[in-house]
Amino acid sequence: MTPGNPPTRTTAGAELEELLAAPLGLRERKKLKTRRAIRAAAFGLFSEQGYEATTVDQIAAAAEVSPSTFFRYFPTKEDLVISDDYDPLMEVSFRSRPADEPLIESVRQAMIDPLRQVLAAEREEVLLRMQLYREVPAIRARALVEMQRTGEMLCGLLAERTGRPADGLELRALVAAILAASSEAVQYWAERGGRDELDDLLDRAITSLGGFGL
Amino acid sequence: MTPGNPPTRTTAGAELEELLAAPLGLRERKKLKTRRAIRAAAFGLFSEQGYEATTVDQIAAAAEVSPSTFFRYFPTKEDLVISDDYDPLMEVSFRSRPADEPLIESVRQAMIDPLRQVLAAEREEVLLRMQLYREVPAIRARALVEMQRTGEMLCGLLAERTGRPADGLELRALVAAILAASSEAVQYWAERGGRDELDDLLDRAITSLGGFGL
DNA sequence: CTGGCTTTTGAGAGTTACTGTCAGAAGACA
DNA sequence: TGTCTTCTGACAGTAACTCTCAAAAGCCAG
Repeated sequence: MTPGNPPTRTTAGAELEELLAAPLGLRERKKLKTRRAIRAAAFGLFSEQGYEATTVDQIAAAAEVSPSTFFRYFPTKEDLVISDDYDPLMEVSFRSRPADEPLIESVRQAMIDPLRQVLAAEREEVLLRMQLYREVPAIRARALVEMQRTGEMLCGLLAERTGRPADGLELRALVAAILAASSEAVQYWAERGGRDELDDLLDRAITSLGGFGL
Repeated sequence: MTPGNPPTRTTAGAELEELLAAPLGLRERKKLKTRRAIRAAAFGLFSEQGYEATTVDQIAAAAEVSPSTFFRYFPTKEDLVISDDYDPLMEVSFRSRPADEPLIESVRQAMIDPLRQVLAAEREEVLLRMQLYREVPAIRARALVEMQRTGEMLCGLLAERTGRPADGLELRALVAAILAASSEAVQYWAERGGRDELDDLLDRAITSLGGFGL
């Protein structure tokens, strides 16, 4: 599909390419630019008129590309908001933890680590995305499905480390629960405008699983 | 924006009407019949050709109503699969639990109670729905959003009983986690063809939250 | 720097899930 | 039976995709 140039990479959600500043061909650079142009145009329109009131045609026009091109870069309008490469970062982070660390600590770090990175770089955008998540059902729906995918990956990682079966009920339930609780923490954080320390919120959320208050 | 159903009854997922066998007028009986006809036609087509390959027009034709009428009964194609009145049943069940029962036990029972009812009455349909849930992203997405709504309700109930704030992080995280774990249990059950005891699976799923295996 | 090769783009036509409107059919009720 | 309300179907419209195809543009010899 993409055998042409020397350093071809995944075209999917790869925006950290620019950081590498590798000798990308003109073509690749242009694609990156187009991708960013579309995203920028879209978020601009979203905050002006709202997500649902903004049509793909409008976005395409604002980004000065054709509607067809829009769909080549983002398979759906939702992907515009959803797509990120959090999962691979999380995997890397998890694998980098010492094998004898308490499992929950590894997971917690694996989640918070890339989160901190992303937050440092694009805090405002994250807040905006979370706002869309809160307000737009379609976005929420897609994000939740993505979270399930993340869950499957996490199950794989934990299975590897604990030796338990990745599709065993216990592991699946545990992972789903942690993700759900963490997601609440992030949401809570965003709802309050990002004023709290995400670290603490995550801690509180995860801790509350154990103690049932009874 | 159609969560409200002010004066008239919920037209959404109200199928237990028939159980009441109340002296419904001809009109109401007809509506019920139409509703069931559409659902039946739809599920028939779904299992023949799959969900996505089945168009609303086909369903309408098979049910012998106009497409307009279809959308009057089900606001979206997904609602056909999703809509149920599990939440109110759950609420009733929870409120019927003794106030001094351990909280987690009340929640567990509140979840499993209506589940058993539904399962006894329409086990096959539940399995079919779960299959769609597994296979069709759009369905999964919608179901997850509904689960969040359920979560909000549960938060309200728990807040009432414990005196904690319903929108506090701890409560929200806990509820989200329990629901996520339970959902995994139900999925697991469905994946294995409903051969296991759902009770046991739910127990295992919820229990696994506490023990982290560490 | 030129010409052939590959990838990207835009144009256009088609499908499907919806939404809104309106006139006519059909229960409800006096 | 006649009026009043609700339900239904036909129709027109929108928006998110999907597919196809030819032209444009980056790429890579020679």
